[in-house]
Amino acid sequence: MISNKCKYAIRALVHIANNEQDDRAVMTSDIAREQQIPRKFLEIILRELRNNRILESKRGKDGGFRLLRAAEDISLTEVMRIIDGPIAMLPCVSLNYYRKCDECEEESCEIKAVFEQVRDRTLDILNGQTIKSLTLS
Amino acid sequence: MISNKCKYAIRALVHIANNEQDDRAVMTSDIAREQQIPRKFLEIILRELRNNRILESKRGKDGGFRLLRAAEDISLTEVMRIIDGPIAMLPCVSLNYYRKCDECEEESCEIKAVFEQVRDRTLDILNGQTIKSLTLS
DNA sequence: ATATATCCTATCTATTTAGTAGTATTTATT
DNA sequence: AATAAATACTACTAAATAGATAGGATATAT
Repeated sequence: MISNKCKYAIRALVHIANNEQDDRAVMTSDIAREQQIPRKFLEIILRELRNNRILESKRGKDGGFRLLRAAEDISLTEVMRIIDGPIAMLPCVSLNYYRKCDECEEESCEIKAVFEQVRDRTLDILNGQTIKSLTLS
Repeated sequence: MISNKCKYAIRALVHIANNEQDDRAVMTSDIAREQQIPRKFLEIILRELRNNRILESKRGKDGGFRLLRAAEDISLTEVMRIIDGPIAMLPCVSLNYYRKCDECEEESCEIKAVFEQVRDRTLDILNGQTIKSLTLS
């Protein structure tokens, strides 16, 4: 399962992509209201996305958030990894958060082989998805 | 991520499948030692698998656990759902543990559509795997 | 009777999840 | 310069989950 936080992050980014016009930033409070996300929690999420170079922010009056890159250049996997960490179902098959099994010999591990397949088919789908592909237009 | 508990469950079942001979039951302590799983924790797991009709148990001397069905009739998904619950990445796309989203219209939800694909490709792989297919032989 | 296995109830600690509260800082406008 | 309005930051909290452990009850082969 992906976390609620991650679902919020995706919805917030899609909302920003749908509402960026001219170069006006989108405010946390607008996203919170329209997407029904707790405002203070959303603040934390947006800041985290900014720290990871998905968003840029502007403080003070008329402040808010904008995508740092084009929506088609932000993949779903990138967002999911920032917010939730590994996508794989086992640490020993994770590409970005690999950790060794202590109990099994990995070369001959049948369980590992299965979850490598799951990882590959999952990434086939998720890598192809971007914030752009999730917008209305 | 699947839990450690679930990985233990799978390894324990594969161990039982590999070590069932004649009609001798396999003891918790043997599995615990050979698979390096904490014994008391493993007891809970095996009992849970028994309560869900994956295993049968025999108490007392010469007691232990046996598969209730043939190893090729126990799918990986069945075990995973018993121990960890849903396999899908979102409650609203889970086949066995469905829960409605409260914030989005499901018919038009782009996020849901993506994670339905992930679910289908994941189940394509996991439904094809059984305790038998994970054994040595 | 006894040794040995599962069964059951209760408990525990650490981590993660999902937030909330309050203050500091920055910026546009007047 | 003052003010209003936005993000930035620090700290805290409650509930759930993960990953176990402890101890006694019960069943069974010998």
